[in-house]
Amino acid sequence: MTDSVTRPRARGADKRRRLTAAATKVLHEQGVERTTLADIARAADVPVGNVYYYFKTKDELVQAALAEHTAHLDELTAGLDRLPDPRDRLKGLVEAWMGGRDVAARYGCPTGTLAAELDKRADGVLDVEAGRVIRRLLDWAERQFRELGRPDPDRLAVTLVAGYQGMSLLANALRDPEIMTGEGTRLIRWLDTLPAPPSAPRQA
Amino acid sequence: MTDSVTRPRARGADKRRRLTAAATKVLHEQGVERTTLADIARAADVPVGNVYYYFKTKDELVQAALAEHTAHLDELTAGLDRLPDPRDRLKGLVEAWMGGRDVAARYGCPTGTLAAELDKRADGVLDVEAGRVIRRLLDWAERQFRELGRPDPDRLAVTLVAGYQGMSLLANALRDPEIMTGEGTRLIRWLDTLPAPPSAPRQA
Amino acid sequence: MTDSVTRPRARGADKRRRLTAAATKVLHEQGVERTTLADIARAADVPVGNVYYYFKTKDELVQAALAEHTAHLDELTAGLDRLPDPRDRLKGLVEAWMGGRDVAARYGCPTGTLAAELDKRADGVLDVEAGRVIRRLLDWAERQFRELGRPDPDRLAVTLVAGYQGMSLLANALRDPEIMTGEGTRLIRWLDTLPAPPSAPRQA
Amino acid sequence: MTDSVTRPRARGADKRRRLTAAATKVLHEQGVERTTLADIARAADVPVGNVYYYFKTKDELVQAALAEHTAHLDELTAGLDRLPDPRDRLKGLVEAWMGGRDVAARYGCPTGTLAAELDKRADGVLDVEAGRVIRRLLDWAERQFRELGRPDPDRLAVTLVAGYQGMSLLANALRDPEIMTGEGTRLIRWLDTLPAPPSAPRQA
DNA sequence: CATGAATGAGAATTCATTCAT
DNA sequence: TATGAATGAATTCTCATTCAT
Repeated sequence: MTDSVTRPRARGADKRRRLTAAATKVLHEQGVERTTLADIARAADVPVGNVYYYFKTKDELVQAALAEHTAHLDELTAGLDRLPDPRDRLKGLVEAWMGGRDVAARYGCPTGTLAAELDKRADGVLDVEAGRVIRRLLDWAERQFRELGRPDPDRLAVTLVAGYQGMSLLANALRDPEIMTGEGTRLIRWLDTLPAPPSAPRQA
Repeated sequence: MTDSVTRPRARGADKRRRLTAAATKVLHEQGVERTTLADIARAADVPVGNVYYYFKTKDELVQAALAEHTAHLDELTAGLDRLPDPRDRLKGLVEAWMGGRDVAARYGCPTGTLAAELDKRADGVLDVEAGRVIRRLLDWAERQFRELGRPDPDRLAVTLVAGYQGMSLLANALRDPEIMTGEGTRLIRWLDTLPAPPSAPRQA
Repeated sequence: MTDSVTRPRARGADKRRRLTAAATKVLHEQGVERTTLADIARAADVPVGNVYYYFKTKDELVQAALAEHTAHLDELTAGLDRLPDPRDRLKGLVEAWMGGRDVAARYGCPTGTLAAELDKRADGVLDVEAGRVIRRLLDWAERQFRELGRPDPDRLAVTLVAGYQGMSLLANALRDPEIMTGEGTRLIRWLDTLPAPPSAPRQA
Repeated sequence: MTDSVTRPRARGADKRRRLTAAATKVLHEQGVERTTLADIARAADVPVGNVYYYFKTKDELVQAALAEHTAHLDELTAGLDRLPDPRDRLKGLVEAWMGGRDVAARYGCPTGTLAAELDKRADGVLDVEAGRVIRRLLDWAERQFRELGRPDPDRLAVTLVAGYQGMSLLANALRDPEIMTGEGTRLIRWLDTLPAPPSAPRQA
């Protein structure tokens, strides 16, 4: 009974989800400019004309993809946050990056390449949005370094994330996943090396 | 005086150079896909129809831009090669990167963003070309590290260049040139820290 | 009444048909190379941009015109096939050709001129397709000659069709429809002259 | 001595000849519309910009090709005219056609395809010119048939030439040189069969 | 909401023709 | 004359967005 009422709405939400997922994937693989709405519609198995009931413009789909990346990031960090040691959390992050080496070698870091492409735009709307996703990652990393008792957590966070972005770009440009492995290992070693002050109890 | 003789040929070569320079600049600022031939023609002050006398396709202009980046790189490394100490050469490279912080913060690393965008293409032609430019930088850096007597020069080269690409991307995404300064400083410190074996005479 | 239901789909199919018809006509009159998509769109009263909804490339429109010629041919031969005597069928074909004398004198044989133009292309795609249409006519004629009991039906079919193509080209080049009449009459006389063996019953 | 004076002019005449020859060949192979001036210039090994000193427009080059075809035809018929028997002359013509079977199978009859293409034009200038070349061939054939004492020489000439055009087109469309051989043989047999009245002395 | 169809504003590319030297 | 270099009008094709049903 309630089905007949909620079904259509549920269907709609499902389509929206499928479109978002398709956009995230296709935009990452082909880039924003080379991706047509038809590409996304096809990947989501939604008729082109119907897309506009969920996303009024192409940019809204890009935004949805950015939101998806944020959600992925949150999910990842939420999982890591369950680890008691901030150092282990950071190492877990690097390991997650290394796990995505093949995709990175083929298409680069999803967020990074998206940000790079959007930053070419004259209007500063979506590029700011892309910056926010990266900032979110930086903030999380910074919290971990701070918890570790490092005096310059923001700087270290930049170093860590820049390392990820750099290795992804190189792996992509050279089409070599091993770069992800090599640099990832280096980052983990680096994290291991970082001295932690005697008593830096975890802050809630 | 002799100009009046070489003028016609010089004119043509000049236009080609202007087009190449314009392409390099505009493609960096707007990205490949968002740049129209008209954009490049306008920037070079050349009628659109005339562009095709020099470059048969848009892709050839992209290729010319890649060649330009290679040339810039060669010029830079040639200058650095005059320094006697390989460590100083590497530090000089990082300083050059830091010198370009404002451009990087606005548009990213010219080569890196180009490579990232081209890597989204299905056909592997120009993206391979872009990879070559980055490889060239890696090779140069590797030579310096080897000359420094380091046991793993290729790995170190990757770390250095990845550091550059990462800091450029972050600086660009966050629109913050200071990231270039901060990370650049870190890289220089890192280079200073690298132990050099007792006697590693420069190899011609 | 039911129209109101099928309208949307019918509309699309209708446009496609209009475009095909327009393409067939205009391509015949102006030739493939001299015909622009705008010409066809105008003749079909369809906005240019919309043409691509139905035909992805200009070549697909040419192909549609070829298919149209095939359909016309099939229609014609289907009608002739109702005649009991294969000789009458062949004569009916020639008469149909003569009936088109004015168009032939102005623009040549639609299929023949199309084939001639397409054969100039380096890539062998559409020209093969054009050859198929002519082959189809040859095959039909061959069947009639065989049914007539002639020992060399394929040779005779070539002679007949070559006669048609030749007279069309001459009529066109000299802008003289009378050539169609004169040569057509000769072909009919020739068909009448052909001896038929005593008992050559029609084969289903 | 006179060389230095006549050389430039001779050179010019030579270039004109080369351009005409190149135009004849390339226009036959690629068709008028698909042939660019650059194509012809390249084939003639003449700089593009220089073409215009010899031919003010592309159409003039087409006209030159038509004139070339006329010249070829005249040369051919002049040779045949040395034969005492008009029937042999006609048979010689057919044999010449058969000799060109491979070219015909690939590109069609040079004059015929040119005429067919030019006839698609709205303006009636070059197409009339093309008609003239064919008319010239018809006239020559007609003279032979008349000399043979046939009562309807014009009709027979049309049949002969139409036979040639038809077999060329079929050979071309089906890419089969054997059609030229088969139909050529038929034409020769046909010419042999034509009864000649008792006393038809050759007319100067 | 759903959907096929429409629309029009570009974009890349081609090429005959002209020009400056 | 000779020639590389313009030039601009045309042409094919793409696509985000909108519309009618």
